[in-house]
Amino acid sequence: MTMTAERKYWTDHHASHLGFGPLSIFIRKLLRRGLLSTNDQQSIAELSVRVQRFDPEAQLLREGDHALVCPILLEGFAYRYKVAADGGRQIVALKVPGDALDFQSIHLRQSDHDLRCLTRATIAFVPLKEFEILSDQRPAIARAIQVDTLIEGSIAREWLLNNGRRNAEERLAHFLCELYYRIGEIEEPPPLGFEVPLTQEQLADLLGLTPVHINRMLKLLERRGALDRNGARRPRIGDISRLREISHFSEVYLHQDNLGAG
Amino acid sequence: MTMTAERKYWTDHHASHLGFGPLSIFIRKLLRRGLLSTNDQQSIAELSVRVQRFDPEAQLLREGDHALVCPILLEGFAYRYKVAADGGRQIVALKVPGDALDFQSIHLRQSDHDLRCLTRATIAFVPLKEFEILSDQRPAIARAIQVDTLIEGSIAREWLLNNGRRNAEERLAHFLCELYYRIGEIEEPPPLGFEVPLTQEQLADLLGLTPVHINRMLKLLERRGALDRNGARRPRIGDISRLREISHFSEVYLHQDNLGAG
DNA sequence: CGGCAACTTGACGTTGATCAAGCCATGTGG
DNA sequence: CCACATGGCTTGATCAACGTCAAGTTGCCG
Repeated sequence: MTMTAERKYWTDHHASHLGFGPLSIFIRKLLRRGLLSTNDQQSIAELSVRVQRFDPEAQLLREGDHALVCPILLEGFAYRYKVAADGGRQIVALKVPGDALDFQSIHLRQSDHDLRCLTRATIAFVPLKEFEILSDQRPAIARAIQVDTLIEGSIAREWLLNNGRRNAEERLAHFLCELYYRIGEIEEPPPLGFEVPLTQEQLADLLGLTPVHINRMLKLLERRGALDRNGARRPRIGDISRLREISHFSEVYLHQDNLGAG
Repeated sequence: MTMTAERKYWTDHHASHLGFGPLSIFIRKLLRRGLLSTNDQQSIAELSVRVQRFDPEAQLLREGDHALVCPILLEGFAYRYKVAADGGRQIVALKVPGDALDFQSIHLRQSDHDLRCLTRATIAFVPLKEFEILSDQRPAIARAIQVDTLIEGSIAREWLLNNGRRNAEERLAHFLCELYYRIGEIEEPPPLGFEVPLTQEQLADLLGLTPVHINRMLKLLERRGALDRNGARRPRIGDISRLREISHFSEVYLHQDNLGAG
């Protein structure tokens, strides 16, 4: 397997530095959702895990499935999507390293969407039953999970606004901003010039556009100095503040500064 | 105040029949989200409430606000919306009688959206602190709230699919189906011929279209026998199975049969 | 270095937006 | 109980953003 520059960047080099084993990055993410005691953190680290590598487009969950394990994204990206009757596909959520991918199945009978890897990914699977017990015993963990669910909901609402009311250029720029800031929450803030991990077709499925039109908008953003890709396939973010201007981006909806609320 | 036929229909005639006071309809809704003991139900009924009537378009919460009370919709409809930089408005959620409107503020510092009455509405306000204490003490209630949050998320994802990948006709028909089935969850199943409580402008803001185009799609659905409005302003649902066909509606995403999961 | 998936580009088509003028149902005030 | 004001609905003409189709081109991975 080759390691491109971007993939090296996503790799979680400090995953095991905190003595919390493979779930370290997940624990760090949850710590941003709510205050957890050392015992809380330790009890998460002690969950049973099975870690597995996946190729791009590997299917993790299907609409109608009843899951028994919760996948947690350690490295790489994943996405939720739904399919319309005519075959049209809509990506309805994008998940970044550290995210749990299916808290929902603790509580709901069957999944309402499909879940896939976007890139090559490393995923830890934790039995949902253990999560359920843990969150019954440890209110702080239950709360952090609830906060995480609420933030995912907030992002979905922003996507509704983005896809419903902004034109193609703003829409694309807005999504790229979101990606940039969401990665920066747990990983190092992404260096400028970091590669967007989506194909033009995936961007189209996410933004409710066609690949051809995405292509044109990428060129446009490049001409404006916001993106930067010298011959390379994947666009690279060149000027984040330019992207913010273009899309009128505000990160309030990401609730990244929520610690201590309630 | 005049009482139109439709408003009579929405009125919750059995609100006080169960001996649970004004929150009766809310308790019934939560019972569909998770099993609650009689004590659980009683403790909800004993929450402090202030009940108030509102006119259409009354603002209940603003983006950036930090709420201290949770509004609960007893009669009428409400909606969440966000506004783009150019003034374009996107309705990102619709709430029906029985719904709690802001569990989110238990956990998040500030609201990421605005919240308004759609119709005339009766709303009970409960201090968020009491909800927080209640859900710490009673896991079944915490669980029902979590399930409710998850279902709202599922609906948002379906809206992303609807607004992103279906054409205007299917989109409108799909939303009308959703409205029909969501009302039917707690109230009596709406009679065929029940009035849609949204203006054409509101439908446009919800579906990412313009009022003019909504008007044309309403006429189209009327010609197809799915809607029915003899001179009346608001469209009435004439043939729900026709609407289902047109929009390829499936109610799986509403998770209305979730009891006993987990 | 060969094959292919992903990207690129241009010509043209279509859905839904915009603009503008008029209509009419509702409920308010006399 | 009627008249009037008004917000919301209706309709047609025109326009633009984005979709579709099709024929290349090129970076990427094996």
